Amino acid sequence: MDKDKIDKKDHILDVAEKIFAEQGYDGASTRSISGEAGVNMAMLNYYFGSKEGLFIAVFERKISSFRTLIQNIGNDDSKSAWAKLEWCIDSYVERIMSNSCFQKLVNRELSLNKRSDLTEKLTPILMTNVLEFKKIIQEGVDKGLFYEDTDVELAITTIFGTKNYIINSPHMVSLMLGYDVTNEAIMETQLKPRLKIYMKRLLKSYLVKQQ
Amino acid sequence: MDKDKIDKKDHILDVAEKIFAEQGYDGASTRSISGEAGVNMAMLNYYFGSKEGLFIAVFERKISSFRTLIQNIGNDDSKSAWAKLEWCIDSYVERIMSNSCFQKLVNRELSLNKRSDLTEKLTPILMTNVLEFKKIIQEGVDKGLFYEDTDVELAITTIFGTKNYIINSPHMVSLMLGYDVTNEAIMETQLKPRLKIYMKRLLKSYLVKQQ
DNA sequence: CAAAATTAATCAATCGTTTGATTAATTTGC
DNA sequence: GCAAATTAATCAAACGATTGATTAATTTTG
Repeated sequence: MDKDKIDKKDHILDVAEKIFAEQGYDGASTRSISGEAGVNMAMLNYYFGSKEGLFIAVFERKISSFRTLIQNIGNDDSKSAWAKLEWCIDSYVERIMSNSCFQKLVNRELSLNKRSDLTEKLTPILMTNVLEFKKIIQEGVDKGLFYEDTDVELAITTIFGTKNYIINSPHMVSLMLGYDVTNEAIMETQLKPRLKIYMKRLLKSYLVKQQ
Repeated sequence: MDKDKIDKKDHILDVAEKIFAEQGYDGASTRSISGEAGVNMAMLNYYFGSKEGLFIAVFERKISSFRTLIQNIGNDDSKSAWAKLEWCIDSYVERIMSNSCFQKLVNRELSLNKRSDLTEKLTPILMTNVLEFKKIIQEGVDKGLFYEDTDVELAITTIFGTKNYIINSPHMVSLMLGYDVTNEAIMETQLKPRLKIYMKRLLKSYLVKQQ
């Protein structure tokens, strides 16, 4: 069946994504990937052409699954800029924290600047989220809801930076918070709600004029 | 002379630090390091025992140079908690942004959890900075200067997260800010002052009660 | 049976490391 | 003080292991 083939490729991609995220591109060998996936090594090249092809494929799959998720709430005029921002923060925390394995992979790949072709492919994707936030914050500033001296761009680096720090340095963060943030249940019941509350209060006090 | 030997080892460490930061541990070959350093390959093993030994040595050197820089301003009672925090932000931005190459290396190494021995060695070092900030913020809360519902720990993840995001994703940040943040001059004249102002205003509005 | 999928075996290239030899510098013995 | 002995530094070459990739043979599938 065709289904089986797709399932198999998908299974390989699952394993590859995990191992790439854990060990990095160079650290992950095609043998370990094929071994963990339970397939012959040659199948990776048969399906994906090369190791780099497999790597790209991991990204393409996730990217296409992200594209459908990108919402455009910015043009909705029934909500205030702050209400939009609250919504974006909630959905962003919810969404990203559930893909931390892949996020880690993306961040590491961007910090190395090898594979500039991949960087160029990833940048516009990640930029859509950036621009989504930027549009909303800028709207708040323009309409006088947010402080005029707001540093819009750096405010965005704080949103992404705080999130990335938790994802990329879970060991440090776990020590700081006193519980294991890599634990799925804790992530869901403790970290996510706490992070949502925090991010909203942080940005509200920085941005919103009257409180 | 002994001086020459130390200089030579130091030169190798300089090159190794740069290449490790650029290409990652696995991506950096001993051949490329020795080649760029202009020394015979065998010298790396002669001096540092192994590739991993060289890697560790890069860290140890920087760590020991950091240790002397760690200030203890927390116990100074002549300044308010907010004044202390301002000072810490300024010096932290100043110091860290000038070592972005090494910082990148640290962050990537922590996101992979290989070499857990190195992680365990790095953690307490990085934690001293964390605890420095925590002590000050906690003091502000306890003395009623800062809001009672402050999330002290996540506030710290924001400080470090914002900084790391700029360091780890300079390509994205450059696109956002409209100038190349990896450029030394721009970093010094534009980014550093801007980041200091921003971080202080962000945390002031989140933390400090009367304004 | 033909096409696609899968396998084991093998490829050249590169990896980190080690070797034995050579040179330079330092210490020792008289 | 100066040859002899010892140590340290450096080198080219080669090591075995592992890498990603490919081949040719085999099995599965429709």
